[in-house]
Amino acid sequence: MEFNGPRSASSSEPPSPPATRPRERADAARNRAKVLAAAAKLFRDRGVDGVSMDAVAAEAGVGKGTLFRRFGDKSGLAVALLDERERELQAAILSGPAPLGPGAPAAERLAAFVDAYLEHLLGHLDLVRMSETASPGARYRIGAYRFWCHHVAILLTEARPGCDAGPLAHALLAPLAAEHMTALVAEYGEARAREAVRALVLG
Amino acid sequence: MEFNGPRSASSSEPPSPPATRPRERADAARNRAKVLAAAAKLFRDRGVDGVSMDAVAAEAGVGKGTLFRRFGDKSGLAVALLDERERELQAAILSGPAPLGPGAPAAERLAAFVDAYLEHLLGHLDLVRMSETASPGARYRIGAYRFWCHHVAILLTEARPGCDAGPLAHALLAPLAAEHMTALVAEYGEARAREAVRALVLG
DNA sequence: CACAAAAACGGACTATAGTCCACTTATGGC
DNA sequence: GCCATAAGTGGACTATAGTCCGTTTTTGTG
Repeated sequence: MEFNGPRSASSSEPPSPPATRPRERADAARNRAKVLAAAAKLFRDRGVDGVSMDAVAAEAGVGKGTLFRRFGDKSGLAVALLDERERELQAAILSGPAPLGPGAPAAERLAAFVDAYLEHLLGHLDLVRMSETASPGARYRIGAYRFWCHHVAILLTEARPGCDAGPLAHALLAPLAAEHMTALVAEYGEARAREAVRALVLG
Repeated sequence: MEFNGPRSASSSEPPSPPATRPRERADAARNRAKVLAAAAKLFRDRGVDGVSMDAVAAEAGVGKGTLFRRFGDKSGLAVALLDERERELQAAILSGPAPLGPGAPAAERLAAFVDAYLEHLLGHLDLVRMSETASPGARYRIGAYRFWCHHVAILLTEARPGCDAGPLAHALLAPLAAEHMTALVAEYGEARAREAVRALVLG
């Protein structure tokens, strides 16, 4: 990924505690907003495929270099657009009500996570697919993926003591990959796709 | 995929039973062989990534158009190179000795399949990855994938009567995707990656 | 305010997958 | 052997992701 500017993408941010990094320049912030707005509009109008990075740059009125400097690559742009929703889900996991949040037994939390993630995924399938497949191996480098993976590994350690939680968490998440769900939904529809994945993951 | 010439790619073929299709032209066969040899050589020398289709065409001494007409796209070239080994595995499944072949209980056949497929996959990880990721959704269109999927679905129907075998078979195969195994192996090594996938699939 | 360093900008440039089509060549019927 | 025709060929062309670097803008410091 490798962003340059400060991390937090979306909206507001607490008045910057004693300044960790230099703080984002005004023109940079302006352009980031322009790009995100332009990308959202184009994706809405023409669908996620069928929008080139050139088109986004043109619509935003910035140069290509700016676009790539800010978002790294196509996958990074998708990640930025998804950022806000994913933060919500992450917050619910870390400190929301059980069973998605802390407090319920691990097996129930896992089930709640799968359901919540499927909901999120099916709501933004194209965008997530773009974020995961724009460059090879992108999926496994995205911050959000690391988060889901870590969360599932912790639950597995609790639910199945003695299992090799790290790689098992990856394997459990594999059927939730956007490309896989896209194929599954296309062939069987949302309902059956959802159930099959739940059945496998919750075993 | 959409090949033009007759299906069977590799080596020998029974003297063509009463000619279904016109039969492949001599120059076409010659060029196919040249391309496959060139691709195998380049992949061996420089690794699967870092070889462009232009490079393959140049090494084979054919034009780009020929290359794409014959193999469709990069994914198709990889499929052709894997063809022979995959036929072996398919033959073993259809008519080899149990438990991989017919005769054993479904659960055992499933375990045998996963082990055999992992063996095949880990032996050709880069090439399979290229065949699955060269174009979006390629994995789910490859003939070999349809075969594995169908096989697993049949076994699931027998092993877990009443389950929705079609989509469940897809979900079971998801952790066996080349891109996923590549990430898993890079992070945990072959042994742990293998075990985690077995544990999930045979759960 | 003026200025220097740092950061950001933008568009020309490269690399590569995949398309198109005017031209060449093999093949099977006569 | 000759020819009509279907099949095959090759390379110029397009589209698109991503890089590079000389120029411009911001910022904060004296």
